[in-house]
Amino acid sequence: MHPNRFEKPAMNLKQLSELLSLSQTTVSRALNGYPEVSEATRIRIQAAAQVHGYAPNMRARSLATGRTQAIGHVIPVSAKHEMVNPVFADFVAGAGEIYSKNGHDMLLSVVTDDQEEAAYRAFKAKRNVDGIILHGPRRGDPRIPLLNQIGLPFVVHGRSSDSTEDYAWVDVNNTQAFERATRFLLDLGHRRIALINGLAHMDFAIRRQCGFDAAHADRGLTPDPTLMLSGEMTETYGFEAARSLLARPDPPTAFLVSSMITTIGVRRAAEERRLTLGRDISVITHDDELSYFRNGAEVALYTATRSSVRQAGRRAAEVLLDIIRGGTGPRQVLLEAELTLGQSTGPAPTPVRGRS
Amino acid sequence: MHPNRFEKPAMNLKQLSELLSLSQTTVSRALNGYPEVSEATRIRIQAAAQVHGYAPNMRARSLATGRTQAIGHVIPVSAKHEMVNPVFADFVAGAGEIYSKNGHDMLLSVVTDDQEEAAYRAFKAKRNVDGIILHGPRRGDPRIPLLNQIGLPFVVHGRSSDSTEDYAWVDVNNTQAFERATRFLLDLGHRRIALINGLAHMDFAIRRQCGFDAAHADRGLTPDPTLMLSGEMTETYGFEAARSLLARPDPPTAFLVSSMITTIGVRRAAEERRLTLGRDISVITHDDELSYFRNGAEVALYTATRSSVRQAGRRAAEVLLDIIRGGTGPRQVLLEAELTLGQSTGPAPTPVRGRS
DNA sequence: TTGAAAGCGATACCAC
DNA sequence: GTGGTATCGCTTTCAA
Repeated sequence: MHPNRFEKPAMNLKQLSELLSLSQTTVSRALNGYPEVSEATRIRIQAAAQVHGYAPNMRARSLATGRTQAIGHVIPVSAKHEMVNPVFADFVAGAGEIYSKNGHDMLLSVVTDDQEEAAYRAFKAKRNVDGIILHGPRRGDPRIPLLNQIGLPFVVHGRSSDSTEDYAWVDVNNTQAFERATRFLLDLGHRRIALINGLAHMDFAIRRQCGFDAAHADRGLTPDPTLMLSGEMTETYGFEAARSLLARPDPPTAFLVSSMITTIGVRRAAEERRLTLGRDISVITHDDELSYFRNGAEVALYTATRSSVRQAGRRAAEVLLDIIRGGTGPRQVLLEAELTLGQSTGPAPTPVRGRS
Repeated sequence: MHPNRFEKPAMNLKQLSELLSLSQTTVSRALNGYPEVSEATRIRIQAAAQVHGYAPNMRARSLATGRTQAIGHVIPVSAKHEMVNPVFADFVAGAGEIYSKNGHDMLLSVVTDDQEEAAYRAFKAKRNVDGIILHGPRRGDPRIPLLNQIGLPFVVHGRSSDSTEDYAWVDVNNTQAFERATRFLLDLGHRRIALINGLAHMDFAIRRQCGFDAAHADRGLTPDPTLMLSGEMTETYGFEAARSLLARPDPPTAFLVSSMITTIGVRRAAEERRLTLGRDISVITHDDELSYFRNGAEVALYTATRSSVRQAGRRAAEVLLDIIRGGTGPRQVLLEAELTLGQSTGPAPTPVRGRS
């Protein structure tokens, strides 16, 4: 049994007001910064609140005001792999910062993807959030019209290609980032670049693919479709994808990978073939926290996640709070991806064969 | 402006009861499964609730009952590095599963470590959670007596060495896991094993250190203290730690690393020296999702995180809900770490020098 | 500038 | 079995 389970409950407005021989009204007004209370009583009240550790009961307040002062995040986990997208942690951390600053709570709802719709409806019906952040949008994502219909303010982390809906979003420029990364590899002389991407219906994967294609088109090249793979971004997937590609008679000379976790698997597959990164093979990864260069910049790291995802979280939270307050700020925010690439000073890579 | 901001609000108990020409009392009772309502009216009421999409307003309910049906998680982010511990995502996912099943909400509070105490007090004062999960316990963690004093039920994810408090916890057996991993490397013939560990005051790091020491002691060996490093588990840290160790005249022949992210840096340092993993050097990492073997098991992966952290999250949530309900289940749970190690069939490694 | 009183939307006690 | 009503702790008119 917990030792202090039945500790005296925290003080409430009535008790505080009686203590001060004032009405609840006055105390409430003083604490909420209403102008019509005299400065003298205000500081007296604030001091008393401080001393007795008074804080308003949020449930009661939100019942009275109709606002909940809380934002909901629905975190979808793949029913198959029980996988949590690792960017959530950083995004949520960024958003959480903003919520804290503005006195909002963050509600997380972890659901398998088949129960997501129910989760949104529940948020609405139970009335415990003022707004929602939508994670992991897909092509023509049905959740967007659903949320518009439900009538709960929301902001999408990412966008949804092919959607005709009007909605607020915060996204990083995936297309441009992957276009630049691809161009960098092309400049190094690579002609067989593998793209290991997220699931094909995920919007971010679609946009990264676009950038990949655009860079090739820009050079009058057509990427080999058999070098472009999509899957759930696990280490295992990266290992198996890279392994099969490296086993081909015409293996790629470079990899562009959509996730740091997956990159670990790709590297492992390269190691298995005794390929030395930066000499025999180049790997560029998304979602990393630092950049480094080796051998005249043959290996570069595309830096995006940790800080920029966090930044996206902050911006999304700001946009949502503004919407809830009926503000007039921007509703669509495109963040440039942080991108650090080395100069192509090294010699052009030569295709290598795996040496079994 | 959001198109549906002023959508009609969801139905409430009063409306539903009027619709059915019944009292609010009866409707409430029927929906909450009280026995004294006739089966006929119960199904009529349930059907109506279903049709009209009625769900109780949680704020009102919790005001009336005194229970909030919500659990708070305080996520500390390092003020210095703005780092989110990557295990949170998986832990929170596991806990979230259990909360959903039990109709509880999860409240996340993201705070820099200097504001943690305030966050706990706020949870108590604002009365918006029934209980708390404490993350990232340290040696003699002051938050544990604080929470006991505050009087909010809580469960610690991990333990706190040197704490004399009585508290509930769910932990994985870090000591045993690292003892076994170390013994595995010793069996392979390694005598200079580096330990790259988390910050020295973190409880998990202390226990892993113990296991490392115990395995050595078991063989009558004493680990070289200069091979044991502690720091915040970033990739950069792993890179720099491994780099400096490999630059020594007597470099380690194996690494035992406390985090997958950090391992990426260690591998990078090994690559820089043109060391081939599993041939020139062995690396065992914590926090990974799969195990693999190379060259007669010289490289093994210590599998722990993704699934076992998630499992810890589930268990912790169960323990906490039980405490809140005044149940009599276990209050301390020690989970065995999932651990897969290869047999040491390969030849004993020979110490290598970094070249260049 | 301050206070009394009416909600907000549920639960739960007490009659019938 | 069913219904009236006080209650939870706050905000917010409306009066004074």
